[in-house]
Amino acid sequence: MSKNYDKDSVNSIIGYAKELKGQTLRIACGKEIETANFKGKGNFGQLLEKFYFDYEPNSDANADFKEVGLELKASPLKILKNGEFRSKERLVLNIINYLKVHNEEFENSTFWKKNAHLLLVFYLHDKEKHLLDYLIKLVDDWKYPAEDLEIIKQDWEKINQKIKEGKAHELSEGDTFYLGACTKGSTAAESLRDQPFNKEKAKQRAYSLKQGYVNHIIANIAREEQAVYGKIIKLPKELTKKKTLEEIIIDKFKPFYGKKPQEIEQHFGLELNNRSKSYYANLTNKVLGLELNQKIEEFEKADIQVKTIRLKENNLPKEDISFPTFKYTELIEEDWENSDFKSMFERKFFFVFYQFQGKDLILRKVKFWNMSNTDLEEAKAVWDKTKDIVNRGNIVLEVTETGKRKTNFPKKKDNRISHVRPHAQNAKDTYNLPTTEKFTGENEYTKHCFWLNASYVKDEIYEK
DNA sequence: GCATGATCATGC
DNA sequence: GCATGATCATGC
Repeated sequence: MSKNYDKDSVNSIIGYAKELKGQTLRIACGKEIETANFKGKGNFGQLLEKFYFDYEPNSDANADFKEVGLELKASPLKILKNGEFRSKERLVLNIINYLKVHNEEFENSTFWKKNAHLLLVFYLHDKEKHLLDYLIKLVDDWKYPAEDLEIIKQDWEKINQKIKEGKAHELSEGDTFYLGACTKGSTAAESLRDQPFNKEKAKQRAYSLKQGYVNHIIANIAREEQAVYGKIIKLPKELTKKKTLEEIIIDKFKPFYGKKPQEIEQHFGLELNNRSKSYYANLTNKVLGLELNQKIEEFEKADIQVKTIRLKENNLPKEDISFPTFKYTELIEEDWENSDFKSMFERKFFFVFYQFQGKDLILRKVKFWNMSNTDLEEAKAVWDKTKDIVNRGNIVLEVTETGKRKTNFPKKKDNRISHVRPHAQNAKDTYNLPTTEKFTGENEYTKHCFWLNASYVKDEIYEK
């Protein structure tokens, strides 16, 4: 089968791997695998490499996906009566080369080179079944959290120390916490190796993640998959007459007022990609005590819109605030009372204000806000006018020499609160019009949406 | 320096 | 393919 992933892209490899969830090797790999020769215990992983990822199993010092430093590991699960997953065994990593490893530092060790970033495929072991029919349950990548890594590093040093002391033959799994030195090889006699500082032979051993640590990884992956929602308030008693939900939430942010996003990130021991689209959402989640990819349960239930705003030094948001595009054909069918516009601005908002100080951004404050009824009435004029213009097929006022179209849609200056502007992939990204456009004769028009004026956000939300 | 129209980039 | 947050380009 041909590879359906890009070996130079971690995300592509992980994404492809995740397609395995809920499948078996027999289903995922097709007919080719049926004819393969397999024997022995480690075979699930080898078949996975060969028939799903389409590369020959290797035993070299590099990670399996060496271009991106990702090491593939398949490991069996057992299932408890309560339905939770546990690891069936430890996770065996690379063999300890007694003769070489005593010259290595952890940071440039063969262990770290190969195993810093794991791609884990957990399947449900079932002795009644053929291994091609094991169900793949959990797939994800794993990097050691900083605090775990320190312990693993100490474990690695401990193992190295024994080798340096000429005690490789005395190595034992109980020596260490997370990273063990487990025996590897069919029988003890066959797997004796030389060690550098003692004539006595030592059993061949491999680095391994202890079963308990693998369980920890499994719990993390499983939780991430199911915990779509996370609660801010975990116990009812956290809410009292003196402390409302709003106050509790704001108090969680207050310690970070005046702090840079990177400082907040550091405080939580995170390493986020700050170019990622979800960067600020991730920070917000973390401050609220939630996991990165969780939805905030209270916010979802209350239909609260989170808006992260970056203010310029004069308190004006850098950008106006966009909302979903409207369909022209639907807009003209709406009454004000049941309009998307009205329900959009009747919602509660949670604003997270960052502000530029020179090149740096700092968290200024957070604020719950909802539009007053009088402002909503004032903003209605924008909706009315937009609806009227679409109804009459009178969107375009003129087309300039350069091809730009001036529209009759409500401008920033026309209304204190809101205006209408394009929000599309490009000018050709359109919705159908209910009537032919008078000026251009078109039956469709570039997608537009209602925007909240930056000046309104400054005056009515930030500064009030 | 802002308003307006246009477009980009990321993630699902 | 599309929604969404973000940004760019031009003209006044």
